[in-house]
Amino acid sequence: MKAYNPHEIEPRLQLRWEEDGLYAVDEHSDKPRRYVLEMFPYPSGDIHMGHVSNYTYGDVVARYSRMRGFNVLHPMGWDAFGLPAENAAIKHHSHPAKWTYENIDTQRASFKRMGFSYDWDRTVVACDPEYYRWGQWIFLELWKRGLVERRNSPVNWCPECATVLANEQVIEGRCWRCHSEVQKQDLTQWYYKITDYAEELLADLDQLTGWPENVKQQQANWIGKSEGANVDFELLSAEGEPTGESITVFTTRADTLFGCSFFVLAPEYAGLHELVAGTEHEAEVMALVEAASKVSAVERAQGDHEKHGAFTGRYVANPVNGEKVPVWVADYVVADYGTGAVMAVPCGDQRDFEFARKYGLPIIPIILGDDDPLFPQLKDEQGRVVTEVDWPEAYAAEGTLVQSGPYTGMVGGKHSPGEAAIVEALEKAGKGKRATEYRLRDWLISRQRYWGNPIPAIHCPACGVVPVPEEDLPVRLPEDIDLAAGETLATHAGFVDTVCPQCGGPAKRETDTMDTFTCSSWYYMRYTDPHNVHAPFDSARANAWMPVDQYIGGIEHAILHLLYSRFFTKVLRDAGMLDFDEPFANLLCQGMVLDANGEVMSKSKGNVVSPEEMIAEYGADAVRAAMLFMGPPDKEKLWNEDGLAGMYKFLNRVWRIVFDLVGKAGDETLFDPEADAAQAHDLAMAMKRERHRVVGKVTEDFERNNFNTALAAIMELTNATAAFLRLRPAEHRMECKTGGPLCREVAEVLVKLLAPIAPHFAEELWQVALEGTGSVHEQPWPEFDPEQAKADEVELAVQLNGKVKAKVTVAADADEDAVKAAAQQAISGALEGKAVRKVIYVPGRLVNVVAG
RNA sequence: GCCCGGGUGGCGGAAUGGCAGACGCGUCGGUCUCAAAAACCGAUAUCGAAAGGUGUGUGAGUUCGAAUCUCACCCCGGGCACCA
Repeated sequence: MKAYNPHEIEPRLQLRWEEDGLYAVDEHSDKPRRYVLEMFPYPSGDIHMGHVSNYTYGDVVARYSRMRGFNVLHPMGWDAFGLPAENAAIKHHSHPAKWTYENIDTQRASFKRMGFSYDWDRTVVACDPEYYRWGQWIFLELWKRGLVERRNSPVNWCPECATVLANEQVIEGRCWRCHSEVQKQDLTQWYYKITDYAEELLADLDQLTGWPENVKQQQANWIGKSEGANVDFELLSAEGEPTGESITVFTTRADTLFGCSFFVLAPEYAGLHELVAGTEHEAEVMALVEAASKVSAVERAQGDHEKHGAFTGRYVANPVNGEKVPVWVADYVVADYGTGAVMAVPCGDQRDFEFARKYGLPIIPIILGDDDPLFPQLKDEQGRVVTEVDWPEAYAAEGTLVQSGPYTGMVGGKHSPGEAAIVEALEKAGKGKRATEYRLRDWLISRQRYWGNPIPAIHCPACGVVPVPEEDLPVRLPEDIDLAAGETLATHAGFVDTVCPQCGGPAKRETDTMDTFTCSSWYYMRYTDPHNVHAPFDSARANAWMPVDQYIGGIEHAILHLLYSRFFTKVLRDAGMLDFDEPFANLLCQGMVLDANGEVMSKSKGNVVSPEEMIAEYGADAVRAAMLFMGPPDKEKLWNEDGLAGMYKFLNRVWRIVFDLVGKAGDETLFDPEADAAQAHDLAMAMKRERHRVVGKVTEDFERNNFNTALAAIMELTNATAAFLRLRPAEHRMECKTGGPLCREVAEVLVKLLAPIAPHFAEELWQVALEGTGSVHEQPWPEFDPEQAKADEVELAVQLNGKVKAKVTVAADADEDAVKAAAQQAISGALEGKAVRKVIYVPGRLVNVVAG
């Protein structure tokens, strides 16, 4: 028997598999298809343990699926545009492409060294013009469909990255990439109108039964649907006379309109200056506007929310009772949600309450909880309105409406009868309308950076902004650019100067590039048809492969990438290119790989574990298996090398056992010359049962991505096999020597079960120990018979009043009465003097005798 | 504040109404060896000499039976957050 040597086996088999094209997809196969995909990596350098974990999960699913008879698409590519490449280029006076492609080469080599079964012929690289060309094509398609907009509005600007960011890329007021404080600026930028799909993006989460609940929850939160009403408040003149103009607010609590004691505009509210221009209030209001604009996003996100406001001197009329309501401006109103104006009801909203207290505005109680001490006083209309209450905070829950005219006594709250009644009345009076608002904002896709996909648009002094004609795609990034010298697309004359495709006059190219997330929003579609030169992909091919059957990636993309991809899928479906609604049928979000102390691995902490070093010591198969065994894939994993060493020992053990089972272990085999034949027979039978039980268990576990327990079950089969081999007497030893059927069968099962996990190890055993034909990775998955997993006899626990008191062994097919009698016999001592009231029998498990 | 996870030996974890701690790591003891390593065997929740207790964050409840279901509370992690 040769020794297990991963360092010799692994590179040799990797080369062989590649030469044989073992993982190339056959488009013409009539097998059922399965699309297994891991999120493509950013080529930031060499791979880290997080990559090892993510891509190992995917490889196990892909290899298992092939053995189950599927035609598997399992591709790999790179999300290759982005800022780190540009920064590296500036630092080293080179070009981002150089850094990017070098890193891609490094990562590709590492992936190959891990033995991942990709079809390398389908590789997609986002910065390749043959790919980004179609990203531009999709941009034009969205433009045609009215989903591209260029508009001026306050945007998030990262000074460090020198570019604007999408809403989703601002985390607690900071840039998602460099963590700098984000600034608000008014800029004209390009948007994808993802809000047009807000309702469907929310509603279709229900279809995603194969997604983790927390990811769906996060997306639902982010979309943030609120149902309420738009209510018009008529603006009064400075003298208090009706003007005929009105200001609309969005509210989910129209039921509280009688408690509206003031009205608030956001500092950025469009018509604000007009209202105060030339009045005594102008200075104070504009000072507040100025101060609000200086508050950074970080302060907004983390501050103590001290509210500031100023009175505008103007009033509006409350549409339900005509009351004159003062109009304030305050920094707690969000400008780009709803209408940028709110009606303030301090008794029912904590923010309004705090503001009212600070500025001495009235708090009118109009909704009370049933146990509120004010209740007896306010229960019936008293003819007077109480405005002085001594509450510690607002009452935001459901309650009974009081002091609310005809609605007094009704139940108020979100989606309450009171709310419905008031909205209905407002609609009849033409003063309000049902409305739905979403927290989701449009996707700002333009970036002021070089290393991205150029936006295919041209600015013509005569024709305005015009799309680049489809036949002129791609708009290529110029290669002769000196980023280190401060050159940008905007200063690159050869890029900027062009002619207008409409009038032929001189024009300028758009110099912004697209957010890198536009590249990752459709790459999985390109994999189905990666070499297409006429379209981003062929619809028939995409529809045949998609949706992705199993998608695997990090939880950090719960909102960004996954939401954008769902949006793209729906748009391209509406464009007639796809016939499904959702891109990813099943999603596995892997947990982070941390160090042994539960700390995030980072260069600054010096606790980074290098996959290369681990492979160099134990081989890729042991690294893969150790990662899988560490715990459930969606939980955090604490990497420790002892587990890896243990896995290496386990592989060595299986190696010897498999050779031994087929009689090739040589004379060093252990066996007991004095073993008892009957005992050896029992162990052989136990091994046979385990062979069936474990195949069943591993199959079930792989179907549910429970890789850790699958491996534990394989270890159990290994243990049963080792027990048999150790105690076998001479004749069983001969059975192995002559390739006896049971030993041979168990050896094959072990090798096949391990094939998805430790592919090189299994392949070498398949070919050398088992002398199998072809590759183990093309073998069918082992069958199992649940009947053969059953033992003749079972041991049952016997409980007295729920406590285990004894064990009995009975025939598996013994009848219930006999089992119950045997059980009572077994605990007769403890039963003494007690009356048996009830006996519960759970076949195969226990008997519980209830007595007292 | 709102929403979502989670709390089990020395450690990673298993068990989703039926014998808690599978499987592995670690530790201890043994075989082999001049010795060590490797390999192999055995032990390993806890109190107790044993019999027998106790034990899945805390407290209550449902049930013949609860880590698992229900309610309340404590703690840890994640997401969103002045979104009306």
